Amino acid sequence: MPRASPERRSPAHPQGFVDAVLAVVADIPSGRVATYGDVAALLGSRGARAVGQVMARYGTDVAWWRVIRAGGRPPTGHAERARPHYDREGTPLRASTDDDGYRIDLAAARWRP
DNA sequence: CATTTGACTGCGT
DNA sequence: AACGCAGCCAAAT
Repeated sequence: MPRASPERRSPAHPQGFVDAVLAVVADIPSGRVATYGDVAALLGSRGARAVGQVMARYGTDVAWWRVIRAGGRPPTGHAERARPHYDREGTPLRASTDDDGYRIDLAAARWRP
């Protein structure tokens, strides 16, 4: 066989990375969240940033607020827009003195497929 | 085809 | 705790 080991990447979807990301996001239940890294991992990738890139460009039609940062903080530059969604979905939040004003309780809200 | 970009992450200082 | 830095990945230019 050609290559003897580099199974670092497992592109489940050769060119459908975008669709794959959107599909995963669509699977996150209301009131729950997943980190960018989580979404990437579900696709067999470690590209948390790549996921963020997809969300920025194609995430407008999905529940983008359910994809957050590893620290339990909402998407950069979207804390204010995301908040009402969490409130409406009953997502576990925690008070914070950060600029975002709040922080998601990742331990309680993290979605696990 | 090479470089840049970014809604990221973890570790060190 | 705040800040910087290097590593990573796919899409866009």
